[in-house]
Amino acid sequence: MIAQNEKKKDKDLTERIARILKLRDEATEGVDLTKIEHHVDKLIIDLENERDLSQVIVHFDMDAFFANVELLHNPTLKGKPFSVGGGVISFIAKKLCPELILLRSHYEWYNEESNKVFTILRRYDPRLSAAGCDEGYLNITPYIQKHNLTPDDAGIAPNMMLAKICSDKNKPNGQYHLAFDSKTIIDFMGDLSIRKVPGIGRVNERLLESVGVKTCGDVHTHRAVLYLMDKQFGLRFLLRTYLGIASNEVKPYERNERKSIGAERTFSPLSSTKDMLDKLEEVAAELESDMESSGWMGRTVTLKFKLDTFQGRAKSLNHWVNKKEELFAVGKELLFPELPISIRLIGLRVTKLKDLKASTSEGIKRFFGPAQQATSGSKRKASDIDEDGADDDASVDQEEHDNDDDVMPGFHEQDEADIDPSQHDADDDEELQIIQPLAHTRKRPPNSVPGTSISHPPALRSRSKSAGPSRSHGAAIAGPSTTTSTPPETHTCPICNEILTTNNTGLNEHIDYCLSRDAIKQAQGTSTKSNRVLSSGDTTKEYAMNGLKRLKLRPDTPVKSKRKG
DNA sequence: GCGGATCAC
DNA sequence: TATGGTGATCCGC
Repeated sequence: MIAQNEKKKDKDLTERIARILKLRDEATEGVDLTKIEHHVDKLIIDLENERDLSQVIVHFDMDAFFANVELLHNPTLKGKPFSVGGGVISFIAKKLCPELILLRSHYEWYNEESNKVFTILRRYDPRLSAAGCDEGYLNITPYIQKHNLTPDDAGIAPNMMLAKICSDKNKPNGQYHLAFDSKTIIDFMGDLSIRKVPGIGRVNERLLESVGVKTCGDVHTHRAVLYLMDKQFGLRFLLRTYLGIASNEVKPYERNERKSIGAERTFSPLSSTKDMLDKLEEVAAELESDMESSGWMGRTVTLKFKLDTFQGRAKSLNHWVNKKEELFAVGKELLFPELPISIRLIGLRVTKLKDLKASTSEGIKRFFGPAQQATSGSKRKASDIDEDGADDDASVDQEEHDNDDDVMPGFHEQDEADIDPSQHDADDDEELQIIQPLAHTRKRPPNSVPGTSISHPPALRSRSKSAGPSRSHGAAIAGPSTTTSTPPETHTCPICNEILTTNNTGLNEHIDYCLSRDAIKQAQGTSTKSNRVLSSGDTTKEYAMNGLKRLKLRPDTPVKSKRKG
């Protein structure tokens, strides 16, 4: 069933690629590509002239964030292998490491700690732009000016895209310094996989690959074709990528940028109307509470659901709502016509928002010139001249007491409670090292497993494939990263139960194999529905399949078109 | 403007 | 290589 979905998507993609290739052939037929290349080269010169190397942008990213927060709340976990959140990964990990402690997640905690860290980081740039609860961007140009530092002392890269790619390069816990120099940057981008570029996902990667573009450097090689297929690929975006040019405007998320608010739930497939309505009601209730606490109202309600097999669809109406009863009612209205269905996800989303907090008062959008001015200042009411120069930063919570519900994108359990430990400038003693705050507390838990025979197979072993880092929130395993190869021993593969005489490395290789697609397929075949030898069969299948398929297209997006409106 | 799809964290 | 939840954007009607 899931595989079917995969197959369909795969087929769609294949067709799409075929269309692209056909288009390409038609477009290039009898065309003088050299001429086009010259033309594109002129475009490149224009873009190059737009390059701005004047800003120093840092991208920060906290390692194994969820796991480290859990550690903070329960120090006895230190040194023990544990994972956060359920899922296939945890499931497999538990097999590999039976003493693995499975924790459930505590989003409120993560949000809380995240706020603390962000508050500290804002001392380096009050414009901090969060990209989730554990990462974000800072423009530290004013900071390093003030402290007479050069980009070399602290800098990462001249724009957000590069900063992110660089922070990815030496993770965890490392920085990569990219010289602020056009040629260096272009060389750097040259053999970087296009997939690393924010905005290029699996689908776009495939589509680009079909016309020969695998690295950012390939964009230049194939510029003529990309020019001819601008509509499909977005030439400008790709050229900027090739050049390593991107936005360097770091600014906090503002309420008025919000476009929608919603809630959804996933569950094991349901087909009874009552069950579905229960879920719908639950979602409606949650949405109401979210809209209430964050102060939004909307005109369009969209129902979203996902079938067993294929990805869901959505519909909408034109009402004006924010109350649970209305949400639920509209939801039902939208659901009924679809009825006999079986779903595994249901959700409601409201768009065309109206900001109930857009207080006429002072929504004040301040613009930060040469910064320095922490968010405080400006609003320091004229009324009382502060004599207490000392703690002149009630800033953080004072400011927009009601506006502080900005939540990190992708997060929703907001909470303010920013204790602001900053007291003063903070700059004094510490340099930028603290930019990896939590990394400190973690230092890789020493792995002194209680007397187990097998030293923990390093959490899901070597990334045998692309060193692709990839997030690992849900299942952050703060285990040891020991790779000590032990002398040959006997192990039982946790996946297939085969007995192996090998060391850790060999075991890991075997497990890799076990998880590989072919093995999965085989397992699938041997385990008939009624009688699954290992329940892992199903899950694992899904797991492996996902990695290998899927795709579609659509890059043109200008990395980030900030703009409100 | 809608519904579907892709992407990101 | 996951999963799940939230949100944005873009494309083709």
